Amino acid sequence: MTSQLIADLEWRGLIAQSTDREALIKQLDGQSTAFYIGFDPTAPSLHVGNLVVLLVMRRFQLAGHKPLPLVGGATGLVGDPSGRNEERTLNDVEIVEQWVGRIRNQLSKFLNFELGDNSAVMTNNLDWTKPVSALDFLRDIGKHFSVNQMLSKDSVSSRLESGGISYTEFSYQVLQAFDFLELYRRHDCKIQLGGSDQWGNIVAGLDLIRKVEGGVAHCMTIPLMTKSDGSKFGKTAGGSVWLDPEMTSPYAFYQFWLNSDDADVPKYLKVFSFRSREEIEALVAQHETNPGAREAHRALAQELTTLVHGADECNGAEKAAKALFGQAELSELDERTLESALSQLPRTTVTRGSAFPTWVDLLAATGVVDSKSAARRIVKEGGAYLNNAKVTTEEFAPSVENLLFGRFLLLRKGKRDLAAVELI
RNA sequence: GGCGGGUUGCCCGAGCGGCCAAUGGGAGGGGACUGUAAAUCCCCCGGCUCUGCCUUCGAAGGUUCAAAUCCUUCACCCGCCA
Repeated sequence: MTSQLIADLEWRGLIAQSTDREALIKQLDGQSTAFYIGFDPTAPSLHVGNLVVLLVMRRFQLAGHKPLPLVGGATGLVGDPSGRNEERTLNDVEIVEQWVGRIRNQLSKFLNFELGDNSAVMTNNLDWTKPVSALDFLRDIGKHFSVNQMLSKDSVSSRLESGGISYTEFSYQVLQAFDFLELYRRHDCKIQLGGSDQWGNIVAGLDLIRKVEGGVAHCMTIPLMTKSDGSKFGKTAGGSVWLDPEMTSPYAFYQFWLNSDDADVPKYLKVFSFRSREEIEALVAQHETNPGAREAHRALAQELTTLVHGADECNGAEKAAKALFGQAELSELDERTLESALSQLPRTTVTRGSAFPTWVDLLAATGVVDSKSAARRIVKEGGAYLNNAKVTTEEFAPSVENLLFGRFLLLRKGKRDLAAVELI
């Protein structure tokens, strides 16, 4: 247990708001404290946005505290109104159940479950929410909530001004408060962490604990990740950057970090890297002197790809990047290197002996473009490359002569969007 | 409950019977510059069997040679009055 935890988090810019700072430090200092963060199953996988909060959880555990990752099997069925100006569509119970399982697995990878007193303990709020009857819930929990206060929460009031809010979503904060209370009772959970949009929900829990148990708990929120150009963090042309390798390949994941804006790299290092302050400051200094070398980008991409996908996958992604972007001449690569590089990319296959699809069809088949129209457009604009050479003829049909090692084609859209075709 | 305004492509927002796949901005994509960065400049931005065809302007019907634009009904939103 280091008393340095809060100071370190502050330096990294990971604290948006918290309950009394001194009290929080006192709680964390010298004693292992149980804390929790909830993740609602709103998709089959967590994404890089969740990673911010998830890694703070890891930092707490590394500092000696006891993480209680919570998967919102119950809250995921209801829907959090925070940060949304429209009512959510409810997902099917079976789907949510399936997502709960997948997210639980993902969370497990970032925490230690065999660490004696501060082992992580996986929790699911469906466990204590499901057995409670509506009547008991209204009498035992609901009675402690003032509708006036509930209405004043940002998440609710903003919705009252825009699209309105259903009773279901309105109740969300009560459910989340109930979670905190239950974890306080079951695991002596004294702290809740969450994204800054969770402040209202978290405070509802603190109040409930005080009213019902007369207990004191603490909380801390983590700023929403932003990008220097104002666009949303964690999105690429292809959509969200997921932690699930089936949804975002390790190669694409590595590329996501490698392509970060220069201006964002120092911030990302502080938020995502587990390197020490000294190491990060050295990297940032290097980055500022010579951003073109992109050493800091590479360090960031490497550390996170390793953390999320493992050293082997990171290695593959790195090697592929080096091979495919390293030099202009693909012919300089040996077959094995090329093959493993291409295996990282989205790909399509062509059966040996059958006619090659046209250039436009081939591009569309790999998925680097959304449609054939888009493929035509990109070819016309001079943004389509075959084996690193620009091809501007729509009707062009690749042939055997174009194959690398008799079986591969490297397709590229723009500067960095690659795909592979394999003859099988 | 009454009166009025609104619902347009990923988002914001024009259009108010033919010249509309629909002005403009943002986001996104390509090119040039550079560093697989940012800024800047140029171009593109519904789909397809692409000199044409198909599907889009809240939903469903209707009027018309012709509708995003007119009429009817329905749904939702936003004001004002009660």
